[in-house]
Amino acid sequence: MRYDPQAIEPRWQAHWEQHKTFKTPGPGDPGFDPGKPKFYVLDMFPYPSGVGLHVGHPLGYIATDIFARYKRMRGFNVLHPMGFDAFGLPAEQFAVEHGVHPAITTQRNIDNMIRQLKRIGLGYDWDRCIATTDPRYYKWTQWIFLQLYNAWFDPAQGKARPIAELEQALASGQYEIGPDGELVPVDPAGGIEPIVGGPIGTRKWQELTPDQQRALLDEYRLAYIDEVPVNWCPGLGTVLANEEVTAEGRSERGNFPVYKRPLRQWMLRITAYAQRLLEDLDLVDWPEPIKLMQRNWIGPSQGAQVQFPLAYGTATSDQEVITVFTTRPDTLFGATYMVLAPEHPLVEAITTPEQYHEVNQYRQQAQSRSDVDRQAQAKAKTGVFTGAYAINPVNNAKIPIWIADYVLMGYGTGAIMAVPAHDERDFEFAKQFGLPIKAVVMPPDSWLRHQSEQLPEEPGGTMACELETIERIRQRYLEAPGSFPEAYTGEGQGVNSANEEVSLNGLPTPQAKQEITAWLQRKGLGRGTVQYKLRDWLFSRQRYWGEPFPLLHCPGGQIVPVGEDELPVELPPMEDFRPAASDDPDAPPQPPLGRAPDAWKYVERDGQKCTRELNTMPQWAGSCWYYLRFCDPRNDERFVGQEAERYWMTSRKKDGQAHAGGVDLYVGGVEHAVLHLLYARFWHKVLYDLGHVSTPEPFGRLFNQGYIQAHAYTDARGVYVPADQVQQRDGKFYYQDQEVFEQFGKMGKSLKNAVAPDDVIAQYGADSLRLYLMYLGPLDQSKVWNTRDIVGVHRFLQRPHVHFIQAEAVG
RNA sequence: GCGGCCGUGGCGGAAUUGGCAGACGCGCCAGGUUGAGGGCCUGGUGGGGCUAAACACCCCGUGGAGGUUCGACUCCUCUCGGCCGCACCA
Repeated sequence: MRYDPQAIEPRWQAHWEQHKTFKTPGPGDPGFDPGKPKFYVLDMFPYPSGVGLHVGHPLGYIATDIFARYKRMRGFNVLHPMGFDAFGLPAEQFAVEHGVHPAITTQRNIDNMIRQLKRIGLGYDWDRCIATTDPRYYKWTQWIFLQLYNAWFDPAQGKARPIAELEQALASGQYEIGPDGELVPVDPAGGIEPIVGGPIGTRKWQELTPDQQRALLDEYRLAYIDEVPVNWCPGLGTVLANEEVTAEGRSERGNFPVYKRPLRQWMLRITAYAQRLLEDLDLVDWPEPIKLMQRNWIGPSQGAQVQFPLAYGTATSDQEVITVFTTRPDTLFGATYMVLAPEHPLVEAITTPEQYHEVNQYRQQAQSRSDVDRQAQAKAKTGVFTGAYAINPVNNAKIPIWIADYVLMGYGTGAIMAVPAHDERDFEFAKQFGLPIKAVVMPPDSWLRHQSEQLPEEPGGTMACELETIERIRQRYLEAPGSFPEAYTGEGQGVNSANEEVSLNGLPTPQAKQEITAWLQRKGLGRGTVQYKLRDWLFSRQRYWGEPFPLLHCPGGQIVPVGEDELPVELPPMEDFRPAASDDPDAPPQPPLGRAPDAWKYVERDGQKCTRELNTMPQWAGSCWYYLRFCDPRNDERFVGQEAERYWMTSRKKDGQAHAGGVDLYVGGVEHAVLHLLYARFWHKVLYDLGHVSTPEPFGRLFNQGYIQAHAYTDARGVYVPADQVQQRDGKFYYQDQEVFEQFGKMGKSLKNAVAPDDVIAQYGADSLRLYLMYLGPLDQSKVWNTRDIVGVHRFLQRPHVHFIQAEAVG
């Protein structure tokens, strides 16, 4: 009998639908069998786009579907859900373009994609379907935000704790407060390490005014407001994430200019978790390249913080030191000048009147330049002398302080000690501005020889070079390292590095680092630290189509969280939800919610008229915890029921040991290797610390499906031509003697609609699509899916305009 | 620039303690089969040499060059090419 997909597939799909064939019982549900082991297979849920699914979606979804079915047949109770990540700018933009409210277009898109997914015949439990835009869902996104807001990170315990516990500890005198708001434990035996240099003038909690107390607590919350440089796009009326800004410094959408500008924004203190996010990668079964990408993103560097006192005469009223971070404390004796980032807060205070004008001009120029510009001009070092001097603490040398934009405010302390002999950037800068270069590490002979060969010949003649002994080269290096073509940045033996108390001379670099760090620590001048590249997470957007913050701004600048019983804070219905666009880079951001009805915007609290927070959360928010909601998607009492969470999110490995992560298999594209996966891990760890979830990690095993790459050709009009009739000559491509152009890209970019799953299904049936995608390549070496037994799929490759050449698994 | 992944037939891809390279499949070729529309069955299929043809036999072959080894797709060094991530991170 012939297989007629048009007749057979809809019939069965209707049967599955009616009988809820794929319904998965959880704890407490009828039909739940507690004796069955559980298995949680999760897809990265899609964004409900107006064009529907592209072939990249079924590629991954079919793979997990097969795996879920396999596990089911092996006797597991398999959770295999699907939902929609539906907030975000594209939906808003789509809505603006079509003049329809995003809630309507989003729902329409979701319905369409559900139709397509059902048509493929995927075995999802549709009763568990969720959308991040559903108030019943984002009620709990807001609730989790409040958990973050009401928590602080206790470095002594290395975990988040309720902010009330900090308040209690302060009130009971466990901590006093340092000049910069740092917590100084009263009992030095336990708790937080005091700041470098020891406490100066600490205050007690009771000595603070209520406003100061509140401000202090706010500084420790995991969600806090800060003034940070952001990508401000007045043309779109919103701040943008770095990913939404093109290499040319314009917005990806609309191509408007983007400016770096400090704005008061909500931030999440992900940096507090840097170490744990790094260490716990060892607990999960993920592809090594992905772990590596996360490690690089977090970017730990071993080094030391060192304090440089300002030289006599330039000291300011309250600041006497500049703190720097360095990975090479062993080169401290070679620090011949310092550089501050142009935005560094100390610049204002230390700049001498003579230099003021020049410094100011440079700062303004640096501010107007975008990051991209700064990078584009990276080759040429620029900078200005402040007129001020600092003292190198190891040898009391008076060294000049400069500002330059090659020092970034966002990394370390925003200030560096410059060791031109042993750092490429400092070397270049010193040469450009004629600053002294002092060698304090002796490079190996091979390096010296190689470098001296590249030197211009001395007037003495060529023979001198050949006869030059290694001793002579060494001598020359000590006298004038600046005459060598490059800085020596490797390891070597310390030279020229001694004072009355400590000597690094003759020590190899690793020992020298230890020695000098210990000395600095003894003298209270510094200490060893680990510096991370990871920055705190910019969490607010000036958009309409996102989760509103559950916060009120009350008179006197006080921020009051909305009560849990008042959640969700629903988005107000609005006619005009467009962002406020402007041509003026200095125009203040005007979140669309600013135009919301007064009845929504203003809230009475304790007899005061308070204003709701008008920003919304970024698109990442909803996807940070959706895997938890799938365990118990209709619960209106908790973000996830405790029993359901424990059942689905606690995994056992084969050896019976508890697994670090609850989702047993998570499949999706590499494009989420860093941000989504890092953000979700961060939220999960906070929830873990606060006792709301049972595992330290959300995703035990991760698999990246890789990209489908499509190879197609178009003629000059952009019309596709048959790929198999294209000929290549002299690096160009021809079809019927007309030159054609190669279109090569990932699905999801230019070719994402070249093959719509709908078309394939309409023509050949869902069954074919599954075979077809499997034909493209196995996702894994697993025996569950392989290409061996698939027959007859080649027909699909004969589709006239596109020819897929590969789909490969990453890792 | 730094870091990572990867180069095997016309194609997708097999081949791990280093042991018959190209499993399995697609495509192609030959033959068979009343077989209606996503056909089915059998055989062949890396390149070259020898041969009228076949059997058999020989040589070469995993991007390139070298090395280790009785033996290398596999290990080492260098090199070329592709893909990905980061990028003035002190």
